[in-house]
Amino acid sequence: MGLREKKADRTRRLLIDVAVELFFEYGFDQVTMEQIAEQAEIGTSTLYRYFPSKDLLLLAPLDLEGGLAGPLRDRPADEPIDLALGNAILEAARSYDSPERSTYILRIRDLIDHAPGPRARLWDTLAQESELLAEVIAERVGSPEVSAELRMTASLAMMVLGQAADAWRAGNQEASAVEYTHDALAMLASGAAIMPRVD
Amino acid sequence: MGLREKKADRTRRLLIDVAVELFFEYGFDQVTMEQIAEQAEIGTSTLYRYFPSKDLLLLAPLDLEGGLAGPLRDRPADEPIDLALGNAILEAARSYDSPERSTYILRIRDLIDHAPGPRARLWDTLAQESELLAEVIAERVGSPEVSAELRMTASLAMMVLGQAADAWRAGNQEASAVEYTHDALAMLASGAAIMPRVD
DNA sequence: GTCCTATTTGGGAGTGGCTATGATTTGGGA
DNA sequence: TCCCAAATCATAGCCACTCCCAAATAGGAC
Repeated sequence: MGLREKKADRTRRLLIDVAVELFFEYGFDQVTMEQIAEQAEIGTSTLYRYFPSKDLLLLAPLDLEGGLAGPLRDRPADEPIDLALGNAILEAARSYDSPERSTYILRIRDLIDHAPGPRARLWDTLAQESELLAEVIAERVGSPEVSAELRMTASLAMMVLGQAADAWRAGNQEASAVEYTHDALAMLASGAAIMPRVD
Repeated sequence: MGLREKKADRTRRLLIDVAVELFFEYGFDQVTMEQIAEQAEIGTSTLYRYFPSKDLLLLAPLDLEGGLAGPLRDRPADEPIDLALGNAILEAARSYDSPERSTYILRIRDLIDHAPGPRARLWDTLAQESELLAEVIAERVGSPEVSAELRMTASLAMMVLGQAADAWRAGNQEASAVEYTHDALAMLASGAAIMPRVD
């Protein structure tokens, strides 16, 4: 990694920090892109080079890219796919375990929930993640194409993680995110969640 | 329903028609709100009274409100909840059955897919629908509160419908939307879709 | 029919997200 | 040390969206 990339990375992180700080202080809508640029001491156009939209500036700290696909890739190759998926989901939840990180994430999710733009963008990003996950699953089970079944599997996994996160947030973090995720997985396996069916 | 509401309804439909026609002709980005207002012969501010955002103008024709919650409410009260849900999902899919309506919807979904704003807004709307569905389910099973299990059930149902719609679109409508939906439900019941689990 | 009033409509000004362009600077390799 | 490619930045401009206030309009009271 050359010097150029290193500097770009540092600038990127700085921009996120500055932006989030301002968002926390004044609220998402009340902060303009110009203010962020000024605070970070760069030009407004440059800010847009790093983040093509204000929404992404609020989503960036969540670090969603490969959130599930990555952990799945890291599972041992001989693990059955359903277990690998379950463990990947738990692993993804583990990244919220540290207290500082989790309060940080929660504050950001709060901002996102109250701003229609970023909130909508979040779903969109997760949908892309689901597609990526489906591809990784296909690769793992040796399927040449991403079938409807695999897409549903990926979607199911994303849903479990999302529901666990919601329950964790709603429960005021009485238990850890991992425990809520464990519960959500159990819910699916035990049939506690009703499955739609036809006769 | 008074005269005032009737006129408002007519205006609303007119606006959607005019907007969609322009979107089809020139593409979502290439059409300004001013053009739509002008074409519909109303003021721009008035247009914003009817549709608070351009995105919603493209989502409106999909008529998503209560898409699943409504059909579920219409199921007989003595039907077991899982069957009621499955049938509600099929019923929702049935609204795409007529050839004219389905091609119309498909063209709109195409536009949505290529415009980041409306696409993101769509997910957000579906998330709200999921929450609404969870409430209807809770009411039906006599649960005083919307539990995590019910939320997951609702989310599951929304997912099945969404996956079915995707498969239908990807399959170039060789079969009807209802058949694809039936397949998606079967996938879930038969275990063809892999379920994440832990040991 | 004719006021009267609440609601709807519409215009105009302004904000801010975002894009396009082109000039200037900067940093890394030869 | 020079050169070229990439990064930075200012400027101008578009358009979605908001605010505010004046004008029109429709429905009810008499």
